[in-house]
Amino acid sequence: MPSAAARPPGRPRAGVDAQVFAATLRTVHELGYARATVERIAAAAGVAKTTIYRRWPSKGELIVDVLLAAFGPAPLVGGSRAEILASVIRWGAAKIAEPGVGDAFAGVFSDAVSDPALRVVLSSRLQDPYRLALQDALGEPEQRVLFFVDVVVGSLLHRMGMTGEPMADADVTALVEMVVAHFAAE
Amino acid sequence: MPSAAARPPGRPRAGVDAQVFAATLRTVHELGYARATVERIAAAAGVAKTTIYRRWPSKGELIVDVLLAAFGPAPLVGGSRAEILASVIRWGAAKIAEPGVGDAFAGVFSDAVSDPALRVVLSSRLQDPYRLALQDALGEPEQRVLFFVDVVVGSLLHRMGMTGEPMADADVTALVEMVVAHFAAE
DNA sequence: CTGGTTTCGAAACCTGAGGTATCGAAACCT
DNA sequence: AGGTTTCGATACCTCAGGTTTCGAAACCAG
Repeated sequence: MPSAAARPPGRPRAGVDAQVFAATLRTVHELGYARATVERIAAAAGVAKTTIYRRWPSKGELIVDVLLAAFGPAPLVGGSRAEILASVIRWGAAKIAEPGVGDAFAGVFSDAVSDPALRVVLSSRLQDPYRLALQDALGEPEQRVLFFVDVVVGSLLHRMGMTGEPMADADVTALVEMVVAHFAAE
Repeated sequence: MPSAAARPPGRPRAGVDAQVFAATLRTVHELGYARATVERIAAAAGVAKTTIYRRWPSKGELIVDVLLAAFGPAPLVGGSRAEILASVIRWGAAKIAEPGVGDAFAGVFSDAVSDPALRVVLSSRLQDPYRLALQDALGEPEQRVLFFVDVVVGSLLHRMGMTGEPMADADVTALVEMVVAHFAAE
């Protein structure tokens, strides 16, 4: 008998995370971040609004989980440092270009501007895992990796927020060249 | 007698723009973007909310005017292209670090994510003048200057939004080196 | 000094979004 | 069959952006 994780009494929770994540991206993509209300997301997922708030304490934290599921682990394989840097930049650009992902990212980032608690969540749950993996893969100090993240994510989100469209391939290539030249230099 | 600009009849408008701009930056700095409501800004400026809305059609447009007044014209003097690039980056970083300016910038940018009309205002009234001046000063095509703006403003705002603090000098220097190496290269 | 025109401030109001509370019904275990 | 928890539905609260209303104030023309 497992003493650790005995099932608690009562009605078990329904496994609706995947549907909610998909409904969130769909709704954000169709209506934009602000008009993708929690109520509409719940309806799109076939779930009650209260069920959402029973699992996520705020819209911001829901979006963070959606982004974590959408991004998944960063691909940090590759031979040289330059190859690692280039692949992770292109991976981030491609993810942000997926329907709903860029809007959700820019939206939750926006909310964090006025919400210090959400800023902590964003920083610790979303940024830190990738930052630590990059520190490990590149052997760079925290400060340099944070600067790298500012440049890459900041540029991609600024383009997305300013134009409503993800950054075009040619500009992603320019971003890769510029950042690789700076970080992979000997 | 000037036939062009005869004063219109009725009570003339009070010149309150400067007070409203100052009150906006002060309130945004103290309370953050979201809690700096138009009502609070009006109160801080010693003016009625209706007076604000009689001059600016939305909070977003008010903030754009505040930013235009705070930034002023870009300093594009300097000998080499590298000097022009470096000085304009440091100027932008310093302005964004001024109390309230970075928060206001990040906040209005956030609102624009879900508001296409505001995005147009932001792009045409705030970004375009500086973009055109840069195209002229550097002799670069529009696409390259837009990429430059994405990188510089995006990085500065990402740091501000993620940490709540403006980018430190050491990182601004790294940004200058990276961007100058990319854009001033022969 | 009187009337016409416009802005001012104060207040009430509307809409929409995040988030909470209530409650009966459903699902699980013992 | 009874206890415990989650489910969906609904009503509700708070607060911010934005609008409307209206009397008072400021200007000009006659």
